[in-house]
Amino acid sequence: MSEVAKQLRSDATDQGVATRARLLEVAGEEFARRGFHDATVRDICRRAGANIAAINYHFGDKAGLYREVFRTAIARFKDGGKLVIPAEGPVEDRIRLFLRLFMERVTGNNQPAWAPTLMMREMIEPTEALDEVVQSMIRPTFTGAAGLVAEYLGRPATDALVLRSTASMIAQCVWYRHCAHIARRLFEGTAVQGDTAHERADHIADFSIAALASLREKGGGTC
Amino acid sequence: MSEVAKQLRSDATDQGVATRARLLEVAGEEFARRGFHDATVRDICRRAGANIAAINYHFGDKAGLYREVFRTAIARFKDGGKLVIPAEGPVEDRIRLFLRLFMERVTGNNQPAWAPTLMMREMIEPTEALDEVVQSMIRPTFTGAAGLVAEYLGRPATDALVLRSTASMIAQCVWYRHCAHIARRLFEGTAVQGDTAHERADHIADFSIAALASLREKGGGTC
DNA sequence: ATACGTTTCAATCGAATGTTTGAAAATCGC
DNA sequence: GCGATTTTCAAACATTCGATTGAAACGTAT
Repeated sequence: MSEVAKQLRSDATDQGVATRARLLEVAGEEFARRGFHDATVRDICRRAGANIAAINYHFGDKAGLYREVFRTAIARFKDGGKLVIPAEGPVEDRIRLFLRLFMERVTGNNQPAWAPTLMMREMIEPTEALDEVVQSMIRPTFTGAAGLVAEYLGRPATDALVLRSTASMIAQCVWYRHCAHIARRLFEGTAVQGDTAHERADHIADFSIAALASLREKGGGTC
Repeated sequence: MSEVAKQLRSDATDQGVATRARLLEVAGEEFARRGFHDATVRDICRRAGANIAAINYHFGDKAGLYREVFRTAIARFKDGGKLVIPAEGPVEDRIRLFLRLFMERVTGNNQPAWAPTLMMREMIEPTEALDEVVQSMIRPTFTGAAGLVAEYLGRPATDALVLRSTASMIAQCVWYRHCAHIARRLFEGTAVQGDTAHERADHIADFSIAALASLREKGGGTC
């Protein structure tokens, strides 16, 4: 049984609930590391200190376990995962703050750490879980960022330029996660090799705010 | 046997070579669609019109087939996949041209179509193949783009600002591929729903060139 | 203490997978 | 045309996986 599993087992007083929680935690790691089909119920149960039949008992089958892993991650996110951006202050500062927080969420040591990897797998072959994740986690974040961009550009949040620019900002952040293995190889031995998430977020803020400032001046039309 | 397989079979005069080529093509599609472990040698051979033992005969085992799929894709790329950017003309125009070509390569109907998806799987769990891909395909492209950015900013190609800005440009393009399923859901019913790769590349060019222009003015130091 | 519902356990099943085998077929060199 | 080599084929093998089973262990309420 893993360390996490041990702690969870000792924490939980009611058994059954404890086994269920341990299975969910370990399953999240295994699904992220091996993928749905390559992750085996045997490994998950062994690492969780549970019997092979535990998955069938608690979740019906392997697919049910996978679904529940996403559900609990979403629920955990809904409780305390929102990026809170103050409603006042210069828009540039708020955009910069958003990028720092978002970068931290995407590339930092979040809880659970396996969530981003599992998301990448969903992007290759989406399941029903992706719709729920987009609805509950991604769309609110994107809409929040688009609100800042819209305010800065003086355009409605549904404007094409606003949406595209928001996507450009988000894209720069998630690249360091999605292409992390490539970035590491590309930047090996360069000046940006040891960049922290904070430094990267600041560059993205410099880059993006400069772009937005120029787009605001050029594109004359406001709402 | 699939249509592609039939065409390849009719094209090839030497047998053995034909089966090998069909296996490689079908294997690329299957590995991209299902992943290495979920793709079965039975499906690959059936779709390629080959016997189950063909993979063992031609590639030793399933892993050997996977390795060879990447090798041939790299070889195909080396022949005619380079992005040719003219050495003269305004740097802005060349950056815009690069982004259009790169966007086309990343999100367009390339040959083979399964290559980008296979790359995404490599980014989640890299194999030895990724090193070769970075060395042969990604690094040259990145270096070419960094050269343009360096020229525009008047800084050396190893400069931190140049590298980060190049990554920012690349990131905006690949986002539309890596997060395609998310982008589709986010943009459903918006003004950018039916955007073409060309329009997206143009926005990224507007966005990035504006950012670079501002960064060039602010950061005074040149080489 | 006893009966009942819940949870865990070892053992096993059927299906699917990668791989191997030895013979048949096809192709090439002469 | 004939022998040697290459390639294909059907069949089977060993392994691994997810799922199931029925009994045992556990906790709880009466």
